[in-house]
Amino acid sequence: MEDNLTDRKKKILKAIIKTYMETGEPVGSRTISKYTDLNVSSATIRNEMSDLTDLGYIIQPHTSAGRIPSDKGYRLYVDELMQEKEDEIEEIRNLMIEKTDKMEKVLKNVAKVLASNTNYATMISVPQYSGSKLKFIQLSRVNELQLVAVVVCEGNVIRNQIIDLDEEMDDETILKLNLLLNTNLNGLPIQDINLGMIARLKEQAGIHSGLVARVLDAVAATIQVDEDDLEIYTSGATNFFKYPELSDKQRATELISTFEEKQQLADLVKEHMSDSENTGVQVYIGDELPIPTMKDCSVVTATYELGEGMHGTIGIVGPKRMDYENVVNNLKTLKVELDQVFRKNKNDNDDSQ
Amino acid sequence: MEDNLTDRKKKILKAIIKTYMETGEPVGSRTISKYTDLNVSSATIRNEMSDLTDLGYIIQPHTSAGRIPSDKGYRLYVDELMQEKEDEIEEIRNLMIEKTDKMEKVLKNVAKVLASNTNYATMISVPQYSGSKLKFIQLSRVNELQLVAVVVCEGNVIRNQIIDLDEEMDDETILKLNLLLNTNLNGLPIQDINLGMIARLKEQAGIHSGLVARVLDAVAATIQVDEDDLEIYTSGATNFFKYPELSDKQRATELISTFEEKQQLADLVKEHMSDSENTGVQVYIGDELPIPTMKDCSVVTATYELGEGMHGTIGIVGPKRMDYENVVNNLKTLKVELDQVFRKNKNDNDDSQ
DNA sequence: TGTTAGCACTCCTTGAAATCGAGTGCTAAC
DNA sequence: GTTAGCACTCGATTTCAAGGAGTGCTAACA
Repeated sequence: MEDNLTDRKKKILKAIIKTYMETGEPVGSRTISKYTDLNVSSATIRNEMSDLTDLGYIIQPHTSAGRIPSDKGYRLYVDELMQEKEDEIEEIRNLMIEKTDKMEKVLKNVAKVLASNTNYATMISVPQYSGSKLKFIQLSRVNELQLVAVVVCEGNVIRNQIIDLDEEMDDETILKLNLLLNTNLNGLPIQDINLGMIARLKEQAGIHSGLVARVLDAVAATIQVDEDDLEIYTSGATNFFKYPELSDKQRATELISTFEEKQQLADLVKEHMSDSENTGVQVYIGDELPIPTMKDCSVVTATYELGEGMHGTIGIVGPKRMDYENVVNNLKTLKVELDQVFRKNKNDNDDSQ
Repeated sequence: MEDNLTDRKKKILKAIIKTYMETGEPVGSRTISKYTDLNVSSATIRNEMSDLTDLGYIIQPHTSAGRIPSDKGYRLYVDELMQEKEDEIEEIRNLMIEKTDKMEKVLKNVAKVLASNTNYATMISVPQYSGSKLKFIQLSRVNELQLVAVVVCEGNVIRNQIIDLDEEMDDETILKLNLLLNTNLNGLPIQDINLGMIARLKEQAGIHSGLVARVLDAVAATIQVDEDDLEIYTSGATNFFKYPELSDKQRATELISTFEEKQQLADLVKEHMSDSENTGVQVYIGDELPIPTMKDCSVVTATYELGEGMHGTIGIVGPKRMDYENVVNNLKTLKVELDQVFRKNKNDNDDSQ
């Protein structure tokens, strides 16, 4: 991309984008001429705007309308023109401080507060425990024909499952199995616990019966629980209605459906997580997004880290004319807050999910 | 309510409602005159419609429009005029048969299929275990300073929690506590396990240390996990857009927000569950609903039973002119299907939630 | 050479007026 | 009790003119 814009052109582009963010309507030369401190006439602005149009930074919806920023224009804005703004996100901080015991509730609340703060739709993914290691595993007898398998991973994520038996299993066998499982599996990253390893365990167990084999399979299933479909909480989907360019029936339906289904959001988050080694804040504008429904939107995402390899993603979805400065700053602050909260609560109660 | 309508009036009312269900627009006398097999002229219909208007069964939006059903009209339709229709809900049956391992997924799928079948918004509550009894409880050591408490209830619901310790707890104490907990609590309905009972346990334990007391409190918290906020899955919220009378920006925003927030839906479900001892299908029309946002909607709910005191609620939310016959029949069939599926899978894996 | 005023032109928006048409209520006849 | 006929109502749709914001171009100016 050539970036040989004069300072004045940049100033004008920035003014156009900021004005368009507020009004949502094409902005004309006269408005800019008054808005900026450039002290040039509207005619001069017109000439400059004509250039900017040719360069592809702004677009003219129709002959006699003002200009609106193009994706390229937004991109330049986000990459260069936007200035860091320190604003306080007191509300989120307060929300965090009030002791919320369940991660699920914290996440839902974060999404909610963020949505009402920004007036955009928000999403937050439940942190994944990539590379998390197995910490403790235990089989216990519930009654004659039922066992319960409990698996605790790093980050205190608990998974469990009831295992139904065809025939009774004696205490000694259960004890042996527990010993076997713990000595062999503890400390291993959960994704390393695969079928081959289970097969070896079965051999080691001596497979007195199909029963033991079946229990081991069930334990493996408990450990391997749906590693790849990650849960996402959303909020503020109806905020799309606040932006005329997104609120016609067609678009709104598609967008809100996307938010309701969540599958596509999950895909986006996955892509985001694998894409960027940098865990910073990322901005996707219009067609840069893999979701066609969102071609008229921008998405700002941030990865939050919880230590021990756990990390999740927060995202904000709004119109292209979203207030990037505010959103980016919100997310940056939030990243830090979330980090602290979870570190503090790290050893508190988690629920498996 | 007087119910001295002539047969012809009933037929006409029914015809008006059915036509209005399809079109969503006020229906005039001529339409009815052609639609029905009464072989009377539109003028006659007009006279009858005039009567029905006086009686409050139908409403005239403005002087020169056709008529639309009133809440009272719908109520009569649902209570008397609607005929049972046996239609196949093959899709749901298929969905059920394909082995879905997780209750969560089954429920989400049910909501989804139902929404796409009916073209209305749907909700389904995760079954509650009212009166469910404690089946098994166990404390295990994860490491020096962490225990995990596992509680299994009837219906194979598992709850668990990590308990952090200030100081190490020896194996013997853990063993004692397990014995104490199981002998005293097994078989008890979970809502009977209250603070008083825990206090008595503490006494029995002899309280060597504050440590034991704290662990017991944590166990109690694990058992008592948020009994009162029930989880709800929704689908098809964007279906509201399909009905012009609900799809103006104001109303759609409110309705979809209600579906996104879910709190009000949960309240409605709770009310429904406590209200009706009859576990059948129930219809709420317009102002009969406790949610003001939904005054232009109707809601059809059904309770599904899973045995052992577990039950949940399915609901369909649509315009007042919803196709009650189809919806009611869908729900009735679904009730049976759900029942069977869960009974079959009853001993399969459940997740705590 | 860059800036500015002026002007014709485009095209969307707004609002008023005209038209349309579905539906009604009433009356008179069957 | 039913029906045909007719005047009337009133929202919806269409049409048309006026208004206005904004542009591009040209010519003059510093």
